[in-house]
Amino acid sequence: MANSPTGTGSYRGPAMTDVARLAGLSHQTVSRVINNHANVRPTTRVRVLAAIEELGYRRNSAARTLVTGRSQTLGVVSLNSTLYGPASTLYGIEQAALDSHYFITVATLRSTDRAAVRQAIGRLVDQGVDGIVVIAPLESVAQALADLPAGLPVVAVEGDADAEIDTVTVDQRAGARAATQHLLDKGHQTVWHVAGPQDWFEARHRSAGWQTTLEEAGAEVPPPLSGDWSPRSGFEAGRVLARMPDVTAVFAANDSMALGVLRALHDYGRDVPGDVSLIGFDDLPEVAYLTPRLTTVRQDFAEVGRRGLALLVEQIEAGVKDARRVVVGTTLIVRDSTREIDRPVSTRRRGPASAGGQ
Amino acid sequence: MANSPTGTGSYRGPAMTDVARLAGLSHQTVSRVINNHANVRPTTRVRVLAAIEELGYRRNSAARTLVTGRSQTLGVVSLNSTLYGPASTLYGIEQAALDSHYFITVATLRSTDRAAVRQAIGRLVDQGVDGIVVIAPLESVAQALADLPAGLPVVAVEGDADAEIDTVTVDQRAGARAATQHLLDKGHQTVWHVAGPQDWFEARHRSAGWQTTLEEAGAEVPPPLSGDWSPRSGFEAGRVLARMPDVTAVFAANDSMALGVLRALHDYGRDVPGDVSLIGFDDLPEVAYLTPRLTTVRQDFAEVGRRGLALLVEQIEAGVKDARRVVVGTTLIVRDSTREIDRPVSTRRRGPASAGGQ
DNA sequence: GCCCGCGATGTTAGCGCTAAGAATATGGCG
DNA sequence: CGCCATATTCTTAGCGCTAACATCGCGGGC
Repeated sequence: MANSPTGTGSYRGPAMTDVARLAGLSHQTVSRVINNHANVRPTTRVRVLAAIEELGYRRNSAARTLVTGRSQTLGVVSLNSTLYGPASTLYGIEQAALDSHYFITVATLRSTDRAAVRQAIGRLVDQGVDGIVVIAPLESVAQALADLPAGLPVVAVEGDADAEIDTVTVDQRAGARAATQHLLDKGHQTVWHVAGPQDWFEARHRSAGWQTTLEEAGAEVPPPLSGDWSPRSGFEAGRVLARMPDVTAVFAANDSMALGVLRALHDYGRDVPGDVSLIGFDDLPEVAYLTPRLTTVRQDFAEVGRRGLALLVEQIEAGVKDARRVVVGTTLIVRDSTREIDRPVSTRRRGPASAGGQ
Repeated sequence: MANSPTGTGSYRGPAMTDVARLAGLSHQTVSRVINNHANVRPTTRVRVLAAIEELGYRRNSAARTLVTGRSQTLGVVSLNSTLYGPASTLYGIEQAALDSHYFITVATLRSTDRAAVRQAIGRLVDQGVDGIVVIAPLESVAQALADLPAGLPVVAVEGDADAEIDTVTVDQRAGARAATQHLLDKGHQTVWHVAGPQDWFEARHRSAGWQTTLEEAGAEVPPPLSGDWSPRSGFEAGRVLARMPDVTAVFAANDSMALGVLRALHDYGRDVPGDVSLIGFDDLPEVAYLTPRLTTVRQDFAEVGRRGLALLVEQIEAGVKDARRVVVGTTLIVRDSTREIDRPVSTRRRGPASAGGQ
């Protein structure tokens, strides 16, 4: 046995030739067995397998990559894997990668500027990935996808559906419409909006969905308040809203901000849903247990990740490359934070100055 | 089937010899420049750099790995990167890896049994990682670390501090003690506990910290209720607690469960903190905006990840390997969900609590 | 001035693997 | 029994890089 652990990591295990020697064959035959090639006599296969087993042989992937030009590794560029969305998406990607026999290398962005994105992609390319999934929910990240190394399979996820590459997005607009319409259906004159940071596509699309729904219903479009996804920013926005007596319905662009809004409304003595109906977005596991249980729009991040990876693998293995788009839907989850407006007609009539009839 | 050498993937960029030819030098000199070796004339260096630039040359990492035996890639075995803890830890690991010029390959576990862990590690080893960080908060995952490929640098994180390998843990016991003591200091006779799943180290240690604190204070140790980290399980436990009038203080093993407990208490008309004081663990970004703002114990997951990676890199680069342990502390964050007990238990009456307010 | 010493560069040998084609067995048939 | 087709195995070339050693040129010590 040449198996002497040196201890300092620079130990190299048995190579294919070692297996071949033990089995009394050439290394090429060993390779054939490992790669399931045809034309290997059953008895030979068994001999090779036994030798592999005995030596504890494992194929050296660097050598394989060097000659095949394929690393079986995919890169993922992610903004900040702590947020619920990106983390869940990453999870979906990983699961799908496992099924497709690919490894996942993650490159987390330090900042969101174009240079940082290019650098991250560069790192991934240097490492030899076969393709990249970019979680690109930000304008700036998506823009950096304009100039990519030619011939590099790339899929953008949670990004802009207008890009020139394969894309998987969630139908934010439809989700926002459903949320807004839900509130309108409950008899609210209009719906106020706590928007997410507008350099995020999700935020923009949710805002747009909210606005068009209002417009189509002939409802007044109040000025949106701006947040940064954090509960704190929702709280700030909520403090403003709480002081405006004519606010009866609020659509927060995500659950975390909704939580902050809820808190602020409570602080000002405005009951949810008694005085104000509130709806969020995301369906964080926690919000079903808030008081009141939060009505929200669920989006399946993991599915986005899975679909994104599927697209990428297709690109790599079948050579498809034609800016396909996959859109994943949302589900309105109605809970206790939204309610029919049940106050006297006077409120309806008088509402905000110059409220248009519906 | 899909061997279209047209464009995708199979394109190979310029190699070192191409650069050398353009610069009128040998490939070895190019290698010297790239690896910052000494004894290269400045003018030569410039020439090489220019040639690299012109050709857009990028070093082939597979070839480099093949010859050096180092992939500059580290593996991370993670349970489920959707949970706040693991996700944050992963983030810390990634950030630290970036600083140390390593790549991170993630292997997410499908199930938590020993076989799955070994398989994940095997995959990582096959891929040629230089070392592995295992996020091992579960008994079963930690056990699988007993039989590792010899000579493979490994660090366990969020696991058992008794293992024979380098370990980074959070001082769960101290955190739980602080939480329990905080409640005791507020005058509560004893503290009830909603425990996490006991196959998690964190859960066990928190339970142990809670219990010993109670014992040392001479307080009664009520039977702990069991949860599974989810808000739902906290809710179930809360429903039990809510019906017991003598419960005045509850320590939930994490914030999500605390949220469920809070909800259940509310449903039964028990005010927090008026009737019951409640404390959680983790300090999720959201809980500072609950009503009431949740008192909790903060743990710095990202720091755990960073420290874990640092240990691993040391193992790899300096050959250290002696079961070191790093323990990261916790911080008690006192907010509004805990309060002095201000009424004798015996004379207290149940009822909808509208006395609290602010 | 000759050779030594040393800085700067070139040459050679693999790392472990796969792909191609060569070489050798095996078997059926005239 | 010889011959060819086919099945099976072996040999030969690299993939692109780094490490080790070889080579070259130049200035200084004597």
